Amino acid sequence: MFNGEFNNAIDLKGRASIPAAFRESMQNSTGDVSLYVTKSDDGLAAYPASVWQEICDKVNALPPSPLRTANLRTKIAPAKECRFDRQGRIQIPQSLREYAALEKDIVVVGMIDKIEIWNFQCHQEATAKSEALLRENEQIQADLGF
Amino acid sequence: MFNGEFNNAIDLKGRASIPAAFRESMQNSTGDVSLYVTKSDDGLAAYPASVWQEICDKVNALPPSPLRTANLRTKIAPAKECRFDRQGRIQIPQSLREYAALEKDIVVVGMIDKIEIWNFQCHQEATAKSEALLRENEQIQADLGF
DNA sequence: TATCTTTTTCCCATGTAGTGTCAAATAGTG
DNA sequence: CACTATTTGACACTACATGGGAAAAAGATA
Repeated sequence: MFNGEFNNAIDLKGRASIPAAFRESMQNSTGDVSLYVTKSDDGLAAYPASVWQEICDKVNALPPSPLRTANLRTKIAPAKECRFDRQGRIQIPQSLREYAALEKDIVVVGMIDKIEIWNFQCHQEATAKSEALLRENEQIQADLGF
Repeated sequence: MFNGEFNNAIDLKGRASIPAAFRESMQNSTGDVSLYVTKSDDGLAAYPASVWQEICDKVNALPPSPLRTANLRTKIAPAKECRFDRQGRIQIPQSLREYAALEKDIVVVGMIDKIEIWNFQCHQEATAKSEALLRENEQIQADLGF
């Protein structure tokens, strides 16, 4: 569904351009016209409406527990439905922009069934760390076929 | 019904801005024009009038017991009905403000059928703890679809 | 009860943030 | 190289959050 890495921008008012390819593939697969954006490890994650619905159902079905509460508090509650404007941008609310330190340069990454939105710098650092980890595990990488 | 996280303010007089989106969704669903605010684990919880009514009925229906008394004492008794002023704020009584240590920066969180009102700092700490818990359970998070 | 003080409520004013649209600029395609 | 699609910047306009002042209500003190 989603793949590719795009260096896009977010404007002064907090509108982030989402690659046309992503909008199209949503249109073609589920027909969703909005993304649910929420906090993720080191940035934001955006899910098509139908995918998000499934996640919510699963979290709701969890028995009352610290884990369920944690999911509600850090994932479900901060989530915001974002619709595309005519130029294919979504307005990302202030609280989420602050969380992910988004300003000006962002990276939008396709991750099969979800989209990641990163601060450009943070993405570079995370990528560098991942690359270092792979270098430490040459054998595994070879086994994987890389 | 309610979702999203908003970094708002409470002024010197104890007036807390409630996001317009929350007011609207109350208007659209039950038509309630006031919130019942009471103590909650780590802050305050606010319920639309109709939701609050149901809670009260259930607590009242409990057989006389320490649990019923505890609910009455810690949840029902401190509750205060708060109406919106023309700018969409509610006046939070001093006792509740003190309980939740509200001053200046607050976080208003939509939790489906209720609204949470936090001191900004407390919310950050609680969120950090929840995030740590989720990181310890990667497999479960993946199963949920995150 | 009368007076004073504090708290709450109402209303207006202001600055900031969000929304819709157009147009320029950039990147991608043949 | 020209053409098309996509992205981004700019602007005006609207909605929202928040601070202040004054009236009203509630509570305290004598």
